[in-house]
Amino acid sequence: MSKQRPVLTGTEATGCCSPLAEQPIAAADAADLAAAFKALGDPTRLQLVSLIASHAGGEVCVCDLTPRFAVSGPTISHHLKVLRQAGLIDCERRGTWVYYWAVPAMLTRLAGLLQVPQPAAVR
Amino acid sequence: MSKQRPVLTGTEATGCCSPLAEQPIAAADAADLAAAFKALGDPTRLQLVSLIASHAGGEVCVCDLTPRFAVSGPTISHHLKVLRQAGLIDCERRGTWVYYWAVPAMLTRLAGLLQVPQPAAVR
DNA sequence: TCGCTGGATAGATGAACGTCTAAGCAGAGC
DNA sequence: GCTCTGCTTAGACGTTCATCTATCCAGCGA
Repeated sequence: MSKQRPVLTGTEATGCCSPLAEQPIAAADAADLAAAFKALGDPTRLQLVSLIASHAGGEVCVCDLTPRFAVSGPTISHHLKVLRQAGLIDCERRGTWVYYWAVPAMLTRLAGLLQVPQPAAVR
Repeated sequence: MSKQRPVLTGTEATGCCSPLAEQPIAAADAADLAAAFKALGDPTRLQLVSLIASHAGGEVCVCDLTPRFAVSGPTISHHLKVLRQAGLIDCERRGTWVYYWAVPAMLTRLAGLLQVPQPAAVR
């Protein structure tokens, strides 16, 4: 759990990596990036990220997340841990409750990677 | 294997889905989209997509792909099948060789999903 | 201090995954 | 028709994953 919650601007790390379709990914980067995509490769986790990122105020209490899914509390906790380890979300404990928020830099990085270059740019 | 190879413009399906951070993903969409992310969640497959999408001419022969990886031919074939079933790539046989190309609509759809809305757009 | 609540961790279990070797199939050329 | 090459499919095997129940830990209030 880091302390500083970033504002959801999406301008921090727009262009760390070139788009997938512009030049091949280096093997070293592939492992790192694939881990992030793998974290998103589960319906429950994808919905979790979406709920967290789209929530008003930019952060959500776990207690608001758990009842929205059919799986058990520990399972949600496990999925949140996977997403956190992938760098997609972060959290902080405040008293009894734990709050999660999205890390826009990581989302933007992945989005930029999948962006297909415009025709004018490639030829 | 479908017959028509689309040009890599990336303008076809810019906005099928709202960004993740704009509104929660519907459970029905989540399964579909998570499958695509899961397909990208393997280093070998991520590099395959990258090599295919960034290749000059927009398509690659399998024979050019296989020697660039440490895994066996059947394994590459398996990964290509997974990517094809996820709708990320498509292929066509031409005589002895099989050619693969990226499906820009799917890449753009995923990119749009991960796009973090600009601050001016949300408030 | 004691009990309650919110959430994380530990361990178990069945399913899915990544990889391999062996075999099959489709074209091309002799 | 036969054989060679390129690629896919089939089946096996060990690992990883998603989920559960049981347990633990942290903070709060009486």
